[in-house]
Amino acid sequence: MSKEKIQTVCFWLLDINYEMLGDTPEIRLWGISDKNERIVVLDRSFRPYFYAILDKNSKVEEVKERILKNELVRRHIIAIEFLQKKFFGQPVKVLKITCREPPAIPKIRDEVKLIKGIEDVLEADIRFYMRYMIDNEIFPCSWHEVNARELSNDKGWQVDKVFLALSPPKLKIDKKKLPSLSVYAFDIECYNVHGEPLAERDPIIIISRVYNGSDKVILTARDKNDKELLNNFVKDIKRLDPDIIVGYNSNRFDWPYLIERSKRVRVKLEVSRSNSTPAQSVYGHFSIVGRANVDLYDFAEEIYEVKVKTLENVADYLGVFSKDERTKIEKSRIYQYWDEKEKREILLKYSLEDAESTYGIAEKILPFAIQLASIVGLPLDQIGSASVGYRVEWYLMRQAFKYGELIPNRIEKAYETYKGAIVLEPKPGIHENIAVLDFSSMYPNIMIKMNISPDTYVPPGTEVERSEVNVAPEVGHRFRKEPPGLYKKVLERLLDARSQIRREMKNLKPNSLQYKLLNERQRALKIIANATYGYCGWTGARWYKREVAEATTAWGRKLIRETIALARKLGLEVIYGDTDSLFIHYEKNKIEQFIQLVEKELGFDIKIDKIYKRVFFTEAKKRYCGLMEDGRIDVVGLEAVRGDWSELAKEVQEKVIEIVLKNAEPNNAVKYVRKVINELKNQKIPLEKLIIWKTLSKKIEEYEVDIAHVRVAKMLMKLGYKVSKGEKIGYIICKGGGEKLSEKVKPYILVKNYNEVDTNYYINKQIIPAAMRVLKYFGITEQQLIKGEKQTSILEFFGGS
DNA sequence: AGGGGCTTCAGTTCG
DNA sequence: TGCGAACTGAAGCCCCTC
Repeated sequence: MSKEKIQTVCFWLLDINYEMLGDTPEIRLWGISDKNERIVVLDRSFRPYFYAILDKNSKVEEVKERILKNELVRRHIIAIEFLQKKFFGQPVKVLKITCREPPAIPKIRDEVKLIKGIEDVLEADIRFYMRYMIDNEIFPCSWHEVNARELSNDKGWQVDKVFLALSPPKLKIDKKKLPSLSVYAFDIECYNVHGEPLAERDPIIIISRVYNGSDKVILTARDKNDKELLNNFVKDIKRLDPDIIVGYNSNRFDWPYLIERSKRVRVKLEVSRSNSTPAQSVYGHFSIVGRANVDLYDFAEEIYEVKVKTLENVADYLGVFSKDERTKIEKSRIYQYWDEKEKREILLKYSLEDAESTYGIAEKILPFAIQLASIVGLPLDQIGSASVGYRVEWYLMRQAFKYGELIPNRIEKAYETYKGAIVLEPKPGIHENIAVLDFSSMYPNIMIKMNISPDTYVPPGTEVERSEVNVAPEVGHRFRKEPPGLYKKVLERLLDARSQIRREMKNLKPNSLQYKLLNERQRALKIIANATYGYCGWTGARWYKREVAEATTAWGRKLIRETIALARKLGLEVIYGDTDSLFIHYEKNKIEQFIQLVEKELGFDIKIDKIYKRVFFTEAKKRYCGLMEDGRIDVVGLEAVRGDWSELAKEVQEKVIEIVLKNAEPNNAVKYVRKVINELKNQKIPLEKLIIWKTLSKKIEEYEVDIAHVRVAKMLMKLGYKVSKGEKIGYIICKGGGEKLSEKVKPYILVKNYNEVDTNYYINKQIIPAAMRVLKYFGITEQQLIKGEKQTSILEFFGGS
């Protein structure tokens, strides 16, 4: 029974997929209506297509005939349409070939590609639902309006209403408020008596979940039987019907594990809104139809301040769940807590805290993820797992469609290096009252101003009037001034949208919901704009052109050089600079004059980013620290902010920096370092602070040299732990072993006794270098740090001890 | 054999 | 599965001296 009434439905798009309905593809738009109903809008009007570029001399009708002569192709084709398009800015003749069903596209493309008169096929590798969204300008996490007829929900989908679209939905650009979204955060614990849990062998014992913040439940297995647990999990999700499901590392661990367990114990993991099970999809994520399955780990990876990205560390950093308040259980002993009745309560608490942390992280991250998805145009469940390059690319593809530009194929090109930015030699030591000035969005603005783009590039040999092109310094690449290129149009759009939002924000209260929403949006816009330069120099990019990246950095170098020259002209001393920033002695009037001069002479905006009361440079580039007016300290590049130094060394350096910058009393720093060395000798420093973390950045077999963390990884593997590429390995340097450092390492989890620790290593290779990095500029010697407080008599100095 | 000096490998950060 | 510039420690190698 179908209800005939035609209505206008307004909905926020949460998820999209398609299914074949006989030989008709049906697009399904899952969303939330403005009446807060969960709905699905079906569109059966769209068909897949791709383009075939015609050779210069080929005749349209002849090529068409040749295409239709192919039996297989003819059976699948609905229409062939001749069109004029642009490819890299040049007019091209193409055939738009529309087919019946998406799965047939790869076959048809391969056949058509071989036909005489056809140079290449384009846009045949765009997934069907993405094609649909691009062509109809439909955006995830955005509001749309559609004329539709309500259908009966005869497939039993978990929605309030089912609609059939009478025409594609239209984006409602002015409606920005978010619908009320329900969020389900979960975490699983597995029985791990054999070490690393294996889904083929070890049951899931606990699933904890937090729904919309306050609703918390711990589901448990019956001893080691998880069939009922899995059934309860499915029931729980179905009952609550969340819009968004979040986990931490859930795409790599929880979902594959849940899927395998369900298969083993014969439970249907029907957690979607269409009664289907989670399926692995693009970028390795698991898709749950009708909902958004978001793995927060993907976003945590982008928080570079957190070096070891465990759930606890990320929750702690985001202020969601303090590390000190967490229930602590050694991962490898989880099974013991399960088996021993009196300990089980602790494990349940621990597990729920994981779910609570996950929920808390979701609250911090989802607002940004939602804005990113709505700008880039990738569905919410994919945006996190898509790399920076792909995010930029999807945005570009959307824009290219709007401008009638064909989307280039993805072709892996040979890697070529090119020159990057300039970094100035710093003047070592302490400087007082320093302003840091920087160009805002320097590369995007250069690309806009010079119209740098693959489609405006003029290759050598092409004759063009000098007045019609911008010529890059040093490298000589030429770019047409007109018409505006793809990068220019895209970047202008991003930067304009961002300024507009920032203007709107000025009229809002900073703690209002709307303000926060807009703030996340402007952040997302900035990130995409700033990533565009990196994208254009990436050999995997569809719009890769080395000359584009090379010209951009060349103009960047010229700009910063000319800016330095202007500063000197005004008598300002430049202390340091990196890429788009300059450190200059702060003289209010002169700096204001300078900012105006740069704007007038060079046509770029430069602004004061911060003012340091005091700043300290070593002779190394990219390494300094500074004290701001409000007492905060910035540490840049030094050991204290690096993830591959022990916490002990980092703390020492941090403190030394503080003493030196705030009190300018290096002798106090010396006393402090001596104190720490003594504490270490007396085994007073917690072992955790001695752990050194390094990323296993390749497969173990691929390493050419014997190196500490690889050796540790091998030890862990012998103990039954799974160690994979990309993982952080934590180890402690111990006594004994051989001469080489790599022969003295132990996985930190195995170090129980302080007597094992090679304290000399931590003194000589961690504490002292970290402290000396700063202190040597104040005439302090290593000896002063090592020797006890009372001595340094000449006698002892020569006599040795 | 052992140490100095240099290069290479590897990891990490800056902008 | 965004870029190049830059730094640093440890391993590995060559060469010299003994």
